[in-house]
Amino acid sequence: MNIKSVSLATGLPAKTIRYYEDVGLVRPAREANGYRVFSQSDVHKLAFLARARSLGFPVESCRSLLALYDDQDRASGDVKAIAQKHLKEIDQKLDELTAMRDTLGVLVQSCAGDNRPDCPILSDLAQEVSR
Amino acid sequence: MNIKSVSLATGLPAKTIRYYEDVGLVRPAREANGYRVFSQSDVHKLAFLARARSLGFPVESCRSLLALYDDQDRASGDVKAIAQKHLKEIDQKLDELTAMRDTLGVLVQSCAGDNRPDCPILSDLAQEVSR
DNA sequence: GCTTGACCTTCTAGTTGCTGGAACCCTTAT
DNA sequence: ATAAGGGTTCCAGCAACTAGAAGGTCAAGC
Repeated sequence: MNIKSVSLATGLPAKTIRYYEDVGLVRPAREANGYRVFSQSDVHKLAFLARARSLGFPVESCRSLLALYDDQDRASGDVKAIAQKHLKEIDQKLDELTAMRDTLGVLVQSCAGDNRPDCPILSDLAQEVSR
Repeated sequence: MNIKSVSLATGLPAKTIRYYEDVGLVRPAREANGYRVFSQSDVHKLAFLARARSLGFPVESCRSLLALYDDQDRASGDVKAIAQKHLKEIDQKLDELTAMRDTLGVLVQSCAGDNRPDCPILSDLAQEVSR
């Protein structure tokens, strides 16, 4: 399988697949002409990566997850630890974003959005007290 | 005021303040020895930036917001448009993260997290159907 | 006068995870 | 012969800083 087919099969851009090879997540073989050849196992790994990335796992965590997947003697606790850490980070991000959303939502609501210069959004940013 | 005092006053790291100068968001004067001198107006701008950044506005939006703040003839509609665009992006991010959180939460729940290799998290990532 | 320590300066490079583009090679069909 | 549609490498850039190196400045204390 060449890179284009793998791209279609996994939904990953060819550039991204090359990048994953660069950072050592996959090691496709090469044809005589230098073209990459992907085995079924390579494709499977890339699909794994695509799924893990879509759940927001950092690339380095993906590397660990892939290693655990390959290791028949793994402990599921190690996998769970990685996932929990990631979950915690997502929750933190969600909290931050929710706080931003709330503040911003109120500000946007309170702004007339017309031709006049008066603007509660700017007043907030400039930390002008009361209105 | 030198950079350290401004850092303390605004909560922005000195490095960040220098970076904001680099990209033209502030233009502090210089003393004879080359040290930056920040006026009250500079400090105010930096506080504005700190607040805007804390609400997640991209630096380029901060630049626009600052320009609008300085412009007495602004239309609040222009400010509101920037804020609404940002709000929309936050909402999108929130949706993505919430979806991740939901999936990941279920997976983490269902993983025993013990010494055995069996792991629904990995099964999901490997797209093995039905656990 | 000299040293120490806390400031300040600039510059380069690294972070994350790709993505765009240039320059060039290979293969097949017309 | 050439054009289309693959493939390759390598370099640069994105956002918004941050770390670190190398070095200048200044006030205080001995």
